[in-house]
This record gives sequence, C-alpha cells and structure tokens, in this order.
Amino acid sequence: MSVRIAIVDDKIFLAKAVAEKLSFFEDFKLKFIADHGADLLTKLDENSNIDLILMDIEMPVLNGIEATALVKQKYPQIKIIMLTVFDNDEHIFNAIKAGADGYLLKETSPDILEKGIRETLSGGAAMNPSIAMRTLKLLRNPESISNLQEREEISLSSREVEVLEQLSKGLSYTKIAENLFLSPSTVRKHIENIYKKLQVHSKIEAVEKARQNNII
Amino acid sequence: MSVRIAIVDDKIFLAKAVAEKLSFFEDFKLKFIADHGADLLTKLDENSNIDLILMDIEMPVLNGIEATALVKQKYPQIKIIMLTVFDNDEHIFNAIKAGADGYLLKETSPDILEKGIRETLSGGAAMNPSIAMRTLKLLRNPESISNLQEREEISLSSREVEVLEQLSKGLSYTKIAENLFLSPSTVRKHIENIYKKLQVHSKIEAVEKARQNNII
DNA sequence: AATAAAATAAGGCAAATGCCCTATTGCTTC
DNA sequence: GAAGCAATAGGGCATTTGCCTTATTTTATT
Repeated sequence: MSVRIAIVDDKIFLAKAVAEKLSFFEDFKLKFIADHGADLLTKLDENSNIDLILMDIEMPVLNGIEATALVKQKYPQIKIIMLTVFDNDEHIFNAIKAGADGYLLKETSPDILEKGIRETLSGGAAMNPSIAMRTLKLLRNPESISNLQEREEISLSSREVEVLEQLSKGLSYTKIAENLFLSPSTVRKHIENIYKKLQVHSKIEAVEKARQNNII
Repeated sequence: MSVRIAIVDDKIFLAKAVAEKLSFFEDFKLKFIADHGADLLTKLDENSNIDLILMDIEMPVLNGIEATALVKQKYPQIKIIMLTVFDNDEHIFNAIKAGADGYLLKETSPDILEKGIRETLSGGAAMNPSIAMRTLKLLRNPESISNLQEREEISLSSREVEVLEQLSKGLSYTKIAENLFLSPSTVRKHIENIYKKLQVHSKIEAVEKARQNNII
C-alpha cells in the first residue's frame, strides 16, 4: 500500500528538498506540490485522493494555518503535518487548534520525517522533542494560551446565544421552543439568523464556531 | 560524559527489564532502583547527583505523579520521564501538570528509550506518538480536562472514531461517505452504532460526548 | 477450521433540518 | 416620524437524519 503525499510550500527550493527526502522511500508517492493554501484547495477539489499533506506555514494568499483548518473541515480524513522553519508558540498552538496532526521542523532528517509520516498515518502525532516540550508547557499553563490568539468580533443577540446554548445540548427546534416559550417558527428563524452571522450551515458547525469564539 | 539514571518501580521484574534496555548504551549509568516514590526521595536526599529518573506511575506509598511533583519541587534540574504501561488521559495530564519531561510506554524499544533520554537531557520532551496525539487533543479541547476523573470507558472502533471526526466538522452522511470511500448506508450504520455506544440520539450529542471524553 | 466481531451495504419511513418566502409588533436611533 | 432592527410567527419544500430490518464480506480470535 502506497502513501499519497502532497507538499504545500511557496519556496520551490524548500519543497524540492522535502520531495528529495520522501524519494528515499518507495511507497511514498508525491502526488503534487501546491504553491500555497488556495492552490492546495483547488487541487484537492479536483482530486482529494491524498493521505497526507506536508504543509508550510508562511505562505502568500492562504497561509498554512488557515489552509489546515479548511482542509480538515472539508476532508477530515487527510492527515496534515506542519513542516516549517519556525517553532514559536503561537504558530504551534494555532496549528494544533486548526487540526494539525503533527509539527516538524524543515531541517528534519529523511529518517525522522518518514517515521513521523508513518506514525501519523497510524493515528499518532508527529512532533519533534522541542515542539513536544512546548505543547507540554502550553498544557501546564492554560493562561498563556489566551494571550496567543485574537478572535474576530461576532455579535449575537442574547436571545440568539440562548438558542445556541440549547442547540449545543442537542435539542430539537420544538424542544427549544418549549424551553424558551417560543413558537418553533421563531426558533427556526433565530437559528437561520445565527447561521448567517456565523456563516455556517448546520447545528454542529454553529456550535463548533461558537465554542471557538467563546460564545458558549 | 555519562548520564546518571535512576529507575523507580515497585515491580522488580519490570524495573530489571528497563535496566536491561539501558545497558546497551555505555554512557548510561544506572545509579539505583527505588521501590516507590518515598524510597526515591530518601535515596535522593542521600545523593541527588542524578540526571534523569525513569518513573513508573502505579506504585504504593507514593505514586509516580506525586513523586514527580515533589522531586521537581526539590530538584528541578532532574529530568523525569514517566514510563508506564497505561496511557489514559488522566495519567498523562496529571504527569504533565506534575512537571514530567516526557511520557513513554514500558513496551518502548531500547532505541526509542535511548533517543527519548538524550532528547530530554537536551531540553526536549520524550513522547511516543499516541501520547503526543492525546496531548494535542487535550490542548484543542480544554473542556475535556475538567472531567478526566469521572470518565466512563467508551470503546469505539477506529472506523467509528474516523466517522465521528467527520461528523464533528458538520459533514453530511453523503460527504462522509465520499471522503472515506464508503457507501452512505455504511456511514449511517456506523453512526447508528456510535449512537448506541455513546447512548445519544443526534450528531451534536455524539460530538459533545466524544469531546468530553477526548475521543476527538 | 470454527466462531465471533467489524465492516460493509441497502431499503423503508417518519421526523427533523436548512432554507426560502411573507408578515406583525415593539424598541431604538437618527 | 421614519428607518432599522430584533423578536415574534407561519407556510412550503427538498434534503437529511434517526431508527428499523436484513444480509454479505472481512478480519480477528480461538
């Protein structure tokens, strides 16, 4: 069984270097190199038959963090390993939040990269030790996390928040209507408005987004 | 430069097995084996000239988590790698909080153990990939940390977890089927089984419960 | 080799959801 | 006092979901 891999990096030279490392292992098939996040999404729309993506962070058009979130949203089965020269906390934490399955540095040897890829495909996380140490520190010290991220302003009315909270418990429109003494139609309307504000199209997405933004 | 190592484990047989693994590397000097946490502290009080401790978790008198916290309090320069047969979230999280520098499983090969020790001594963290993945999930999902104690044991198959991950992104049965190259019927069946195992009746409830249990 | 457990697949059906439309009421804000 | 907005409410409709049944194939486990 071969492993279908994509590389995303705007620095062609660096992408080539990674490809070179992969070439040592015959079951690793490099399917394509994308220039940036947007290019990756286009290519995946044509053919999403990919097992794993090696993703740079600093890229024009759509950076590696945003691209990771979008790919994981649409194709959650595809594993993503961040492959970057930088290892600062903000990048690491944001990559993890976006759903990355691993985080390695570009200077990684072919050997380590290979092990990381195989371990990721079997459900583990690939991390080099210095990054593992940083994640441990983030876990130990949750306050540090709040300073890392700034979030977009989303303004839901208090009624909408109330409905959203009920939604998040898995209640149906009618149950929510009963609980809040509203007509089901009204609840539906509120939910429609919530979806528009959050730019989502289902209960689950709404709840996810609300959680990400500390609304519920 | 040699590396001075201590082993803490009440199961003498297992401690011997670890010692055996260390013996392959000549610069690794096993200074002593302690029976449990209290024994370790006594021995360190006599002589704290130790670089690194390989610590079991389940032990009488003073367990590995408590011992780690105490050792780190008194001798912060000593590195500690947890070496245990169990890898549940509560242990992992508590060990990290206590200040452990790494977390490996007892079945680890001499090779991996050696690398883990060397990496830990140079400031990194030793983790096997499945544990790294668990820490990532804990980081993504801070809520799950609060209810580590009263977790019921839920066993989903890897296929079911895969489906659940896709569900959590808000994808429909058909999209999930496309992504995983399954028939929508199969996806529906998996979801039915997931609901039964989690004792829930909707996507949202399933995702909530899975998050609480650090499954996704 | 035999048995059990997972994974696969399909059909049916009522209920729920997501999205479109319109409409009234009350409260701000300019 | 007009315009805008939030909250309320209802109808319609295609799609999705949740739950039931049945059945074959694969993969462990003994």
